[in-house]
Amino acid sequence: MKTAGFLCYFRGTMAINKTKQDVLRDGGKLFVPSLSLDCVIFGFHENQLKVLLLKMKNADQWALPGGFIYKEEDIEAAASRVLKQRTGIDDIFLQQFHVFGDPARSDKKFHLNMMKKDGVTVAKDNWILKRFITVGYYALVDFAFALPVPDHSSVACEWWDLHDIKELFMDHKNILHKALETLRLQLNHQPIGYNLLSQKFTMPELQKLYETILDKKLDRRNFQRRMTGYGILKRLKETRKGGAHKAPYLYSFDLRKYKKALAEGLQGGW
Amino acid sequence: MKTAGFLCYFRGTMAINKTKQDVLRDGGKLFVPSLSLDCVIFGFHENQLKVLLLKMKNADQWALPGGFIYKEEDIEAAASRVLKQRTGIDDIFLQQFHVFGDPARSDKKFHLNMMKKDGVTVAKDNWILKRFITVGYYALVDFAFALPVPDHSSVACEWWDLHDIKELFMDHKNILHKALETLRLQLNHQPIGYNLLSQKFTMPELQKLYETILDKKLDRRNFQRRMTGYGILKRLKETRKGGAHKAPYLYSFDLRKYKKALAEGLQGGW
DNA sequence: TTTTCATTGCGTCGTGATGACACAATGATA
DNA sequence: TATCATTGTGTCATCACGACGCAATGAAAA
Repeated sequence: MKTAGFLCYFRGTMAINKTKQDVLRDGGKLFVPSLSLDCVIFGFHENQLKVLLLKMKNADQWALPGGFIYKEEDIEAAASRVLKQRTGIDDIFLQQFHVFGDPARSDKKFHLNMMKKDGVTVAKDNWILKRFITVGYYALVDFAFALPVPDHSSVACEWWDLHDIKELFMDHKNILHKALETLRLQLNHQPIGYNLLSQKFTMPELQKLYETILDKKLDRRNFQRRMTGYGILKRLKETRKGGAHKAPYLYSFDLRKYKKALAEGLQGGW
Repeated sequence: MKTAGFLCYFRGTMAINKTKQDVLRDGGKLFVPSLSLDCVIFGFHENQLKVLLLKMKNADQWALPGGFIYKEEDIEAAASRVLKQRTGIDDIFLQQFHVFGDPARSDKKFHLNMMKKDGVTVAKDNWILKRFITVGYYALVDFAFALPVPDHSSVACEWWDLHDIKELFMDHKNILHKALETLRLQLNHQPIGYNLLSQKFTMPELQKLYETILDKKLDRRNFQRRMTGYGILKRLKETRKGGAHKAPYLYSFDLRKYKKALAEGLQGGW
């Protein structure tokens, strides 16, 4: 699964038949200048919330998958493209959540150092050395269907348990934190799970998902009452056999009602 | 209050002693390219929600106040700067809410037409003619303290009643709509009013604010119970005399508790 | 001065959502 | 066959909220 491993400053946007030098030279013509996007891709596996990270080449650091926006490309489309490239998944839940525009967030020295290690030289005014403002997106994907693929700047693309992530490239830890905060707030307004779980799932599995996102234990019985109360679940006649104990019922989402709830929001407030 | 009225493509960022030509020539060096910000500035007056709009020169159109980001400027600071320039108010509630990145949102022909009317010519690759991605901010300000000032691209800066706004420049109507939608959602999580009302206010005034934002009538007695329940209000011993009927008590916010509620959120959900 | 009356302050009632907890049913494992 | 953690369902008290009643207020009208 490992690729040739180009430089991190390509951020996954290099066209297949181009060389590093080509992209460094042409990037300024291809992309919207000074603007990037970063994706916090959440998955759920073995009752743990996971985030997809890239191990950067020539540096012992992990980073969020990101990319640049082509000059005539919609930014939503650009985010979708990055996700498709990293996970192979097409039609996924994707949400813009914040813009990070601190001028100090860019790290010119880091890039210069990386290029030096790679034996690449660029002009002093090269586009990659400019300050970058980045748009944060978070995505919810089905862990089972995702095929993590490193980009040309990285040597690995792996799922990380949220609790194990200590430090990330630049301000990516901060971006991740903000994404999680937004996700937690979204739980109150929008149904979640369709994009993170398999088609069929048990109530304990769904509950674990909520508990992991919220980092909080929930009462099993109250959770069931609340979820079924939303009216977006269909209880199947099958049960999940194979567990060590009583076999729980399988559920699936009523997609029509689920999408209606997504559009209209769950509980009102005012 | 009306100023000389330069072109709209300066978006309020032109330095005072520079000519139009100067900024058009230097903008590419001064600002982060292809990126702008637009502010939806809400005020509250005579029981109506107002939005600050600019009437553009050489066009019978109104637009949101906006601006560009200096190359080494934080985007939050840039938004604050724009607000300070348009309203004279310093320390205001300001919140980023969305990035608008549709490549079709920019209107090259419009700018060319405007410049033609103004007798200004620029190179075909001038920075102002590029595609622009804009970051939306909304602000809540005390109507009484705001002194609307047009920027160099506009001939007027006025408060508009939300209901009277029909069409706006480019996609600004859409931006306004999204801002209002966000504000309505925020009502459920955050206290509001400190930035929109005077220091002292009556409960009916606060209720009117909520009703206007939500575009919905609320029960007077239930509203009072709910608001006092938040514990962020201080009831003063004064009443507002002069009304045609029973004088209502005056309230003010307990700023310490108000800010605590801002930071922690109001009702929990999960 | 007295009366009028819209507005204000405070309270009640019923409903539904929520948190805490009880108990029987299930089904793989011992 | 017995065990026992887990699951399905229900109960109860509490609380938030919407709908509404009623007396107090105080400027305007009589």
